[in-house]
Amino acid sequence: MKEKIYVHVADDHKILIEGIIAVINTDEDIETIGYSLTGKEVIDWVNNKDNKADVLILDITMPVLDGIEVLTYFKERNIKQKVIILSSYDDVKIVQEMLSLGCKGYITKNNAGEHIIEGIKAVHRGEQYFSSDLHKNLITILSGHKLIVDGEMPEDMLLEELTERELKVLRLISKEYNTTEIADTLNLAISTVKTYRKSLLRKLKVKNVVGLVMYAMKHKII
Amino acid sequence: MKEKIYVHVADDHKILIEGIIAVINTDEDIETIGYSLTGKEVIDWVNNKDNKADVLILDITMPVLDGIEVLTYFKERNIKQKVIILSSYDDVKIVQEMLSLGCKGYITKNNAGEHIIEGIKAVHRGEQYFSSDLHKNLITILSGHKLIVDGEMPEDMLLEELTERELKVLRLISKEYNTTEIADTLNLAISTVKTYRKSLLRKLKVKNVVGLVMYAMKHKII
DNA sequence: TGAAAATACCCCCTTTAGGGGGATTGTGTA
DNA sequence: TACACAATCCCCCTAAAGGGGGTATTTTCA
Repeated sequence: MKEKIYVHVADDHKILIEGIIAVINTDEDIETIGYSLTGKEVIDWVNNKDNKADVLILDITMPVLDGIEVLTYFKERNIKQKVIILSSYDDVKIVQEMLSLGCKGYITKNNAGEHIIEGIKAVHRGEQYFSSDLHKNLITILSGHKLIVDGEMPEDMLLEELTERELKVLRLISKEYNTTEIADTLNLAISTVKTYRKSLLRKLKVKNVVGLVMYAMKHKII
Repeated sequence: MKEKIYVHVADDHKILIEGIIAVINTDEDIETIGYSLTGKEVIDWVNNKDNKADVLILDITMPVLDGIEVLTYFKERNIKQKVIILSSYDDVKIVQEMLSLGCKGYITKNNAGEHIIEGIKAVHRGEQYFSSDLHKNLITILSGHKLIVDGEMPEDMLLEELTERELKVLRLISKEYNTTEIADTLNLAISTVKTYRKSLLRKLKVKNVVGLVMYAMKHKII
């Protein structure tokens, strides 16, 4: 007798959760057990000993705590449940960030329901799973297997990684904070924050704070 | 014998469409007939004489043609089908714009499936329908019925309209142009562009250019 | 263990943004 | 016709952003 795979779904749009559950439950090997509407609910759920879910379907954009913060929490505590990111974005930077935070699968919302079922089964078997619409080369490169198959990456897609501090500064910039306010918030000297602002402009290859905010919005850093 | 209400769903995320259809089909008075993944598909569908849908569920953010453009098309051609916007945004400005373009209902994605069914039935009866999470006063005011029921609007929700010139400047700001470059592009004096920048900050009640860009992104001005 | 990267701070300097006024034209409309 | 308002330009001034260097400590990781 085959054991069922138990799945928990987290997304801030309830209608989407209902859809995912409807799709997932068409497969007899998989069963959904509960859902979360915010990142905080996910954390509460994972800290509940009775939770017996094997796989978590996680949206990136959620109120209270977003998917990135949830994944970070998982990574810090070595939580065993496999996570599949279900996202609107097929952006390299985001996929990369999610992978580095330990997610096992990445499916775009454009992909039909069948892929979710495939994905759940794959990560449950211990494999990695990615939507077919995420470019194949990209995946092999990002996964750390250096098997470039048939071409180089477009140069402008590979921006330098931002450090923790730079990300924090970028998030505060996006909240309309000026340098002084950021320094106060992070308990840093104004000169230090200025340094981070300059490295952000350099790394993201943008002209000014407008470019920074656009980057932050596009990449869901805020 | 009661006639069924036929519904067409448009959203760029197929998984969400599947969810909506699953939810809608639980009601025996409503039946879904087809879906669209882009605004262009919606236009094609509406131009097909065989289409017998009564209600269109329309997402705002879609590739090729977005919900705003679809609604504009509908308005220009006096198309009879009732439109319900299904959106992530509960932003006043957006709701207002959609209403002015003739949509009959507005439901946020945070709202559970039951509301969609309610909404479909309401607009089919010729009523307007709005998610309960959209503030009631807001709705009566925005709909043009000047019946303020129990209080004034929160002041900061009603932002001043931007003029043509201000919008042009805002769009260029969002392209990382500085004041001098904007002046050159629009053939204006630097002082003039400065004036527009100041009025943008004042009208949108934001602190700096970051707030302007955030506004522009949220309101799909860029 | 040793080099690289991240973190944190400093200097000097120029350009840009933003706050607070004011003025002139033209157009539409109550 | 009087008034509102959009569009255009001007002044003065301060605050903030950004460009280009530099240094010292700690952390990370091959």
